[in-house]
Amino acid sequence: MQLISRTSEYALRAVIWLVQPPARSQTTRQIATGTRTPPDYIAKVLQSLAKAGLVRSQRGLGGGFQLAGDPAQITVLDVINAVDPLERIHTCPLGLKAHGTNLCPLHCGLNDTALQMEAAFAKTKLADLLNGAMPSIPLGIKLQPDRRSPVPA
Amino acid sequence: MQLISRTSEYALRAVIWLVQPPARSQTTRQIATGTRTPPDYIAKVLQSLAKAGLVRSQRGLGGGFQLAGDPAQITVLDVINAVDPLERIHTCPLGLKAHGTNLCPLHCGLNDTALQMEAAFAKTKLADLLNGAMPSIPLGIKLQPDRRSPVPA
DNA sequence: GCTAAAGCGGATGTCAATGTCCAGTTTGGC
DNA sequence: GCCAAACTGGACATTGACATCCGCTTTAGC
Repeated sequence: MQLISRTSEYALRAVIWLVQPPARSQTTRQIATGTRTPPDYIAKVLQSLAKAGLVRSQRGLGGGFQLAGDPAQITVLDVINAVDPLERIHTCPLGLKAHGTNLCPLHCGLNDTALQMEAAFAKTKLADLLNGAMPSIPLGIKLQPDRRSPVPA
Repeated sequence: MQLISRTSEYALRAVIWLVQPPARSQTTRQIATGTRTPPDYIAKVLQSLAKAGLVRSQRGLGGGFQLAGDPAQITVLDVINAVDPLERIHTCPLGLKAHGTNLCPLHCGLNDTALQMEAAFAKTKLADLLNGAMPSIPLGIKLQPDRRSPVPA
């Protein structure tokens, strides 16, 4: 069981990649290489992020993707919700009349846990994933914007 | 995105069903009907629970399943781990040498969240899902052990 | 010991998430 | 204006979780 879907994971890697300097427009291929994600799939994920307004896309020669907002504002939850929203439990999946609007203890508890998780994701801003509060370097480091410098294997 | 897999959900429903009085041996079919789970699938889930030692199975006429331990001891986490363990992140999925044993900030954070979730699940005992701390009745209520009394639709 | 009720386990089917492919559109540089 | 770089969107392929099927084994009751 995974905490988040692979799609969400890829989306997070992509936006973190875009947050890192130099904040130049990055092509799908650059992002795919830099984040080690399937190129043709990350393309789809980037579409979702663009539709959600988290990234801006630019077509044509010299185009690519850029973060659309402030890294200090955008949260991990924003990113996840853009590509694969985590579902809450609104009605008991058992469809019990007896439970009415309320949830049974089990699903009440599960829902609580989901809310906790959501809160944790909402608290973490993209910017938090950059600076030294954390032990290691975010992903790889993009060096020159044009120099092929994916990530040391 | 679901918090827990359907398999885990089914497993939880099953053990909760078994916790509820009367604590008589319940057949796969009784459990399936009572918890509204696919009969042939819950059978597999029950196998897993049995292998993990959470339930005892009895073959032959009059057989079925019973909870193997103390409802005040068994946790939601125990049940989940028996059928679909939630995975922790031990090494950065990017395979970055730069990160070594450490995780990058992203996966460090995700791992933290996973641990929180695990803690929440570990805190909840099966018995907690029964008594009145919660608003509504656990699942349905099993009335007579033999009387067909699944759950009011 | 025969029979029917019940769990056991392997083989197979289904479906949504993931991943790939390709033709179309936009756009900067010459 | 032409070309090549790049995103866009639809169609298709793959995979693993979920679900079903069926024959085998165990066991209580007669």
